[in-house]
Amino acid sequence: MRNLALPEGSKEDILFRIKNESKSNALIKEDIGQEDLILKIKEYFRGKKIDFSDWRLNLEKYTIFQRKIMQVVQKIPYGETKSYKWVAQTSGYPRAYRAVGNTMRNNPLPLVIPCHRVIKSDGGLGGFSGKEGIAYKKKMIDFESRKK
DNA sequence: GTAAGACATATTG
DNA sequence: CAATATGTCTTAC
Repeated sequence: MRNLALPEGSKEDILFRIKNESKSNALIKEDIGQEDLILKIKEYFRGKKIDFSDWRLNLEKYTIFQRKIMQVVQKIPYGETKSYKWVAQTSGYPRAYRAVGNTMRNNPLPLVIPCHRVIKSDGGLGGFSGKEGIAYKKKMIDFESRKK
Protein backbone atom coordinates (compact mmCIF):
# COMPACT_ATOMS: atom_id res chain seq x y z
CA MET A 1 0.00 0.00 0.00
CA ARG A 2 2.21 2.78 -1.16
CA ASN A 3 0.20 5.70 -2.43
CA LEU A 4 -2.49 5.86 0.19
CA ALA A 5 -3.73 9.41 -0.05
CA LEU A 6 -6.24 11.33 1.96
CA PRO A 7 -9.33 12.85 0.36
CA GLU A 8 -8.66 16.35 -0.86
CA GLY A 9 -11.95 17.79 0.31
CA SER A 10 -11.53 16.85 3.93
CA LYS A 11 -7.88 17.73 3.81
CA GLU A 12 -8.67 21.27 2.84
CA ASP A 13 -11.46 21.37 5.37
CA ILE A 14 -9.09 20.46 8.20
CA LEU A 15 -6.45 22.87 6.95
CA PHE A 16 -9.01 25.65 6.86
CA ARG A 17 -10.23 24.91 10.36
CA ILE A 18 -6.76 24.90 11.82
CA LYS A 19 -5.84 28.08 10.02
CA ASN A 20 -8.99 29.87 11.05
CA GLU A 21 -9.07 28.76 14.68
CA SER A 22 -5.39 29.21 15.37
CA LYS A 23 -5.46 32.72 13.96
CA SER A 24 -8.69 34.09 15.38
CA ASN A 25 -8.37 32.61 18.83
CA ALA A 26 -4.60 32.33 19.07
CA LEU A 27 -4.98 28.77 20.24
CA ILE A 28 -1.44 27.87 19.31
CA LYS A 29 1.16 29.54 21.49
CA GLU A 30 4.04 27.81 19.81
CA ASP A 31 6.42 30.35 18.34
CA ILE A 32 5.74 29.30 14.82
CA GLY A 33 4.45 31.46 12.01
CA GLN A 34 1.28 30.82 10.09
CA GLU A 35 3.24 29.90 6.99
CA ASP A 36 5.38 27.38 8.87
CA LEU A 37 2.27 25.97 10.49
CA ILE A 38 0.64 25.37 7.15
CA LEU A 39 3.85 23.93 5.80
CA LYS A 40 3.95 21.39 8.62
CA ILE A 41 0.35 20.43 8.02
CA LYS A 42 1.07 19.87 4.36
CA GLU A 43 4.11 17.78 5.26
CA TYR A 44 1.85 15.68 7.43
CA PHE A 45 -0.52 15.07 4.55
CA ARG A 46 2.43 14.08 2.41
CA GLY A 47 3.03 11.22 4.85
CA LYS A 48 5.68 12.62 7.13
CA LYS A 49 5.42 12.00 10.85
CA ILE A 50 4.83 15.33 12.51
CA ASP A 51 4.83 15.46 16.30
CA PHE A 52 2.32 17.98 17.64
CA SER A 53 2.48 16.78 21.25
CA ASP A 54 4.87 19.48 22.43
CA TRP A 55 2.91 22.43 21.13
CA ARG A 56 1.64 24.79 23.78
CA LEU A 57 -2.03 25.60 23.37
CA ASN A 58 -4.12 28.42 24.71
CA LEU A 59 -7.11 26.57 26.11
CA GLU A 60 -8.30 29.12 28.62
CA LYS A 61 -11.71 29.47 27.02
CA TYR A 62 -12.41 25.81 27.72
CA THR A 63 -13.35 24.06 30.94
CA ILE A 64 -10.87 22.28 33.16
CA PHE A 65 -12.24 18.96 32.02
CA GLN A 66 -11.93 19.80 28.34
CA ARG A 67 -8.41 21.12 28.80
CA LYS A 68 -7.31 17.93 30.51
CA ILE A 69 -8.90 15.76 27.84
CA MET A 70 -7.29 17.72 25.03
CA GLN A 71 -3.88 17.54 26.67
CA VAL A 72 -4.12 13.79 27.05
CA VAL A 73 -5.35 13.27 23.50
CA GLN A 74 -2.56 15.47 22.21
CA LYS A 75 -0.03 13.04 23.72
CA ILE A 76 -1.27 10.03 21.75
CA PRO A 77 1.66 9.05 19.49
CA TYR A 78 1.51 8.95 15.73
CA GLY A 79 0.06 5.70 14.41
CA GLU A 80 -1.45 4.60 17.72
CA THR A 81 -5.11 4.47 18.64
CA LYS A 82 -6.61 4.77 22.11
CA SER A 83 -10.17 4.33 23.32
CA TYR A 84 -12.42 7.00 24.76
CA LYS A 85 -12.28 5.05 28.01
CA TRP A 86 -8.48 5.11 28.00
CA VAL A 87 -8.51 8.86 27.57
CA ALA A 88 -11.03 9.25 30.39
CA GLN A 89 -9.02 7.10 32.79
CA THR A 90 -5.71 8.74 31.91
CA SER A 91 -7.25 12.15 32.42
CA GLY A 92 -8.47 11.24 35.87
CA TYR A 93 -12.14 10.93 35.00
CA PRO A 94 -12.58 7.13 34.83
CA ARG A 95 -16.23 7.17 33.85
CA ALA A 96 -16.41 10.27 31.71
CA TYR A 97 -15.76 8.40 28.48
CA ARG A 98 -18.96 9.71 27.01
CA ALA A 99 -18.12 13.28 27.89
CA VAL A 100 -14.80 12.67 26.18
CA GLY A 101 -16.67 12.11 22.95
CA ASN A 102 -18.55 15.32 23.60
CA THR A 103 -15.29 17.18 23.92
CA MET A 104 -13.90 15.63 20.77
CA ARG A 105 -16.90 16.84 18.85
CA ASN A 106 -15.94 20.35 19.89
CA ASN A 107 -12.28 19.85 18.99
CA PRO A 108 -11.03 23.15 17.59
CA LEU A 109 -7.69 21.78 16.36
CA PRO A 110 -7.89 18.52 14.43
CA LEU A 111 -4.48 16.91 13.84
CA VAL A 112 -2.82 18.97 16.57
CA ILE A 113 -5.28 17.29 18.88
CA PRO A 114 -5.51 13.93 17.09
CA CYS A 115 -9.12 13.10 17.77
CA HIS A 116 -9.04 10.58 14.92
CA ARG A 117 -6.81 8.35 17.04
CA VAL A 118 -9.54 7.98 19.65
CA ILE A 119 -11.81 5.03 18.93
CA LYS A 120 -14.24 2.81 20.80
CA SER A 121 -13.07 0.12 23.19
CA ASP A 122 -14.80 -2.65 21.29
CA GLY A 123 -12.83 -1.90 18.14
CA GLY A 124 -15.45 0.30 16.52
CA LEU A 125 -14.48 3.65 15.15
CA GLY A 126 -16.82 5.88 17.09
CA GLY A 127 -17.83 9.09 15.42
CA PHE A 128 -16.20 11.83 13.46
CA SER A 129 -17.21 15.32 12.42
CA GLY A 130 -16.26 16.30 8.93
CA LYS A 131 -17.09 16.04 5.31
CA GLU A 132 -16.54 12.30 4.94
CA GLY A 133 -17.54 11.36 8.48
CA ILE A 134 -16.22 8.14 9.99
CA ALA A 135 -15.01 7.00 6.57
CA TYR A 136 -12.43 9.73 6.75
CA LYS A 137 -11.50 8.72 10.29
CA LYS A 138 -10.72 5.24 9.03
CA LYS A 139 -8.66 6.72 6.23
CA MET A 140 -6.65 8.67 8.76
CA ILE A 141 -5.95 5.60 10.88
CA ASP A 142 -4.94 3.52 7.86
CA PHE A 143 -2.84 6.41 6.64
CA GLU A 144 -0.87 6.56 9.88
CA SER A 145 -0.69 2.86 10.62
CA ARG A 146 0.65 1.75 7.26
CA LYS A 147 3.79 -0.29 8.03
CA LYS A 148 6.49 -0.59 5.45
C1' DG B 1 -19.65 -16.07 18.83
C1' DT B 2 -22.27 -12.20 17.30
C1' DA B 3 -25.96 -8.53 17.20
C1' DA B 4 -29.27 -5.64 19.02
C1' DG B 5 -31.27 -3.22 22.86
C1' DA B 6 -31.63 -1.33 27.55
C1' DC B 7 -29.34 1.15 31.07
C1' DA B 8 -25.65 3.42 33.46
C1' DT B 9 -22.75 7.59 33.57
C1' DA B 10 -20.16 12.45 33.11
C1' DT B 11 -20.16 16.86 31.22
C1' DT B 12 -22.17 20.85 28.81
C1' DG B 13 -25.46 24.53 27.34
C1' DC C 1 -33.49 19.04 31.67
C1' DA C 2 -31.90 17.08 27.37
C1' DA C 3 -28.23 15.58 24.32
C1' DT C 4 -24.05 12.90 23.27
C1' DA C 5 -18.10 10.96 18.50
C1' DT C 6 -19.21 5.50 25.08
C1' DG C 7 -19.18 1.22 27.95
C1' DT C 8 -21.28 -2.88 29.91
C1' DC C 9 -24.55 -6.11 30.54
C1' DT C 10 -28.53 -9.11 29.06
C1' DT C 11 -30.97 -11.70 25.76
C1' DA C 12 -31.82 -14.12 21.65
C1' DC C 13 -30.39 -16.06 17.90
